[in-house]
Amino acid sequence: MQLAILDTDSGFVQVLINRADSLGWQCRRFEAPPPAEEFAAMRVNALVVDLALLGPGAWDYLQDVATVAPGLGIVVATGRSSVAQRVRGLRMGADDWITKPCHPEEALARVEAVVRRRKQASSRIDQAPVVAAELEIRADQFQAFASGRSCDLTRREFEVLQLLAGVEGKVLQREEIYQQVWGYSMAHGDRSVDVFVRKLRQKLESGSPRWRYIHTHFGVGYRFDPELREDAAPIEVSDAGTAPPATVDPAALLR
Amino acid sequence: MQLAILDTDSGFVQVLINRADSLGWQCRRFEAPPPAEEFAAMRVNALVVDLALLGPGAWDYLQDVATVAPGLGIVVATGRSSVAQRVRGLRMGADDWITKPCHPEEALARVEAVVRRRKQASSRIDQAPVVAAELEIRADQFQAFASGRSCDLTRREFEVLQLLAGVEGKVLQREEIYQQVWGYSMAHGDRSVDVFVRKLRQKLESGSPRWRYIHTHFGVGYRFDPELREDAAPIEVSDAGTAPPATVDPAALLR
DNA sequence: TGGGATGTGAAGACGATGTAAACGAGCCTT
DNA sequence: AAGGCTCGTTTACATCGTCTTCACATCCCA
Repeated sequence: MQLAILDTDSGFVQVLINRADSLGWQCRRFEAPPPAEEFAAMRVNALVVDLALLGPGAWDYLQDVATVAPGLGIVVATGRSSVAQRVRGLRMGADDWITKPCHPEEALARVEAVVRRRKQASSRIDQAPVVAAELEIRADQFQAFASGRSCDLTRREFEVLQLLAGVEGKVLQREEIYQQVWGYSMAHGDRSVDVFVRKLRQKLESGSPRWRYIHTHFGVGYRFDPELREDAAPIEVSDAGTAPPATVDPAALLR
Repeated sequence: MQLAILDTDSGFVQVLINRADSLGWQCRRFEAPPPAEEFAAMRVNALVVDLALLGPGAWDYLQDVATVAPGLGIVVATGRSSVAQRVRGLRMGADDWITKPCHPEEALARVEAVVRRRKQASSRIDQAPVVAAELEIRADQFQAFASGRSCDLTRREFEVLQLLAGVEGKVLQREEIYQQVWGYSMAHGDRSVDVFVRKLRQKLESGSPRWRYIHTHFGVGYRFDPELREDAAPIEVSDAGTAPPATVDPAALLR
């Protein structure tokens, strides 16, 4: 469990960190707001933030963080606050709102509830099937094997493959893939996902030429689904009384 | 948004329901705890519950519900409560804990936050495929299947179909369709919707010839409603290549 | 029967994707 | 510390599919 705390109230923060430490959580403390993207890059699970210290730009900042790091649990902790403020904060992307002073145990319990809620849903994604066609995906090795031979995937390549294979048959949008693997929102025009899919296809094909694993859904994203290639394998086939005009039927369902 | 409320505090409940109604949420009210499984069966998104009225078995009940309906957002609302109680409740599966009296707006904002976070990750997981006659519309694949075979719909085509099928039986005006799918207002004279309906009909018919799915309402718009074709072309005419535009007659029985 | 609405087909513009290569940051070896 | 490596990112260009638009045919309603 990784926790970020953005607050200048040293008393509150200290108590919180002590308690979190004893639970085995890792804490990172900020006294001034870092760029919103930083939370995403840090891979923390949750953020406890006192909006008061952010001043006038607090709402924008809150929204920024919630947008850039959609996987981040956000717990706002403030002194006095109005109902309208709390409603606004919760609508804007905060997952919980607590009022100081409060018992650190409760604060952490609420952080835990927020993170649990999120993990619960995403845990179903991570469970990858181990084998698909000639492919074997081994999470313990961060590697995929084609017919027993390693595909030499890099870490990112493996993560993309694991994600896609973990929801076999479902189309994942680039943005989803990026958020899951990279941990934060994709910048406009970023082609990283495409490039990694290409590398993946290349490596998978060289190890398992008879199968196609990753399919493109134009305008949407990619889908993992092992499919036997039917393409011209029999090259030297002499026509000699063969029935080559097999290419007629597909026209029926085409166009 | 479907909300269940388990509480006997009629004042609180009434205000909550009024506010929720005005947001367009559907509410279901309980004064006594139903079997935990019922919440799962009801397909509600969230449950607001006052533990006080559950008496001694409250904790067990809470845990039951959290276990049986893992997709349910649980917001506990009580009068006075101790830190230890709140911590226990949150650890046990509650997603949030609010103290009465509280502003209904805040209560609903918290419910919203809970459900939002939950949906975010699981949105694309539990989308039940929609089936209509020989058609199966799978949101997770951005694709429709006729008798198991993909119709090769493009993204826009799929979105139009999904929209129409989602309000099955209801006539949608072109302007409505355009705004929903394209996201902005249709320019005067734009025929895009018509063209897409045509492509859809074409692809659907080639995969499921015996059914008509999209009906035209002259001067109004389009309606999705699977209907068995009666013409059935009792023709012994061998199709001999592609059937010529024999699709003339069905127009007669249009509605 | 006429005029507007809708069906149908084709073609070009546009955006999305495939592909390859260059770049730079981090790491290991020397 | 310099050099060579791997990997991730970015850029550029080629290619391809899709969407829009237009023209014309056909149909419906007044």
